[in-house]
Amino acid sequence: MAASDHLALDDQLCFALYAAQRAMTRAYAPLLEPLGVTYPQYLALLVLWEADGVLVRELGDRLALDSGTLTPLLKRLEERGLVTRQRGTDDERVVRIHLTPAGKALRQEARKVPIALACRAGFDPADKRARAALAALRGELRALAERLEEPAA
Amino acid sequence: MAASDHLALDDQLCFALYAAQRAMTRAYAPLLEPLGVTYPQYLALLVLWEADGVLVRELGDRLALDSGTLTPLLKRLEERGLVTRQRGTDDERVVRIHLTPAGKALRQEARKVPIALACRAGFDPADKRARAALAALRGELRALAERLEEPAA
DNA sequence: CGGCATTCAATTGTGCACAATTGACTTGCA
DNA sequence: TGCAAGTCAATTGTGCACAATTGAATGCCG
Repeated sequence: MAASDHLALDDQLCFALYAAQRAMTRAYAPLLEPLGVTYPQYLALLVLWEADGVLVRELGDRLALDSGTLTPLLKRLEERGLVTRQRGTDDERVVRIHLTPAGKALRQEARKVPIALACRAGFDPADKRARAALAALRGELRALAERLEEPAA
Repeated sequence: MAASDHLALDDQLCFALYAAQRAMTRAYAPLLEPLGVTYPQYLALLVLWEADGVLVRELGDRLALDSGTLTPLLKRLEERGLVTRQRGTDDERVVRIHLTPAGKALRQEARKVPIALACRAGFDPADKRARAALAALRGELRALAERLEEPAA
């Protein structure tokens, strides 16, 4: 038996990534529960808080999600009264997403979320070295994602 | 407006993790397609190739998945003729998963998958430094996941 | 001007994740 | 011994992800 042909679960970067991502989402859940939004909905709101009035397509570019995921997600945010969805007037193919007053107000509630999570992850936001380590990890993950998406098709 | 209160999408480690994980899964898809299994099914097979005959609970411990996810996943693997599921005889609560000959044989097909993926991610398997960097990243992700799961409940 | 390719969001269908519950089975302890 | 607590896999219901298709709207090119 080929004991070492790189098929050991614990050797897989992919599994470490998979497990860490799910642990992260689970860690966010109790912090987002008071806001009444899910983790992907929270990501969409992060984009909207930076750029209110974006198109569904632009949101999709930013989050690497397609309309198959975003359309129902945005409908749920609309049902909760956090955003509005309206067809473009000049270009009737597009749909523009705007924050409602409630959606804008939710940003204040959300400010404590990243701090609470950093705390839970054992990062001291005041520690310069910890912040640098976090930024380095983030950079490595971004570089990895870019390399994975790039080649061929 | 508080321009810098840590709510910028690109500052979020969580988003880098989320995006990288999905990029990874998408990168695996074309490699797993010839095997006829999905990415989570592949992870379950990695466990089974290491430890044939494990219980559903043990598989769940290993992958951090519950029966709500594993039961249907394993039923699909059973339908494809890769595993069998049978109630324990001594303890009738548990279900034991065994690889079929086809399931065992698939391991040979799978051996090229991690190599192909490493290649796609721009890692040279022969480069000692690249392997060390990969191991370091894996370790950081594991440590992060552990810190996120640990505290309170 | 006409028509063909392209760009959009929406829809359809499959397969995870995960919380919560269910119900069978086992264990431990009074 | 009996029963209460705990352990299992399965089920139910919600919400992503994503491939593939649809159909409307736009842009381009002759």
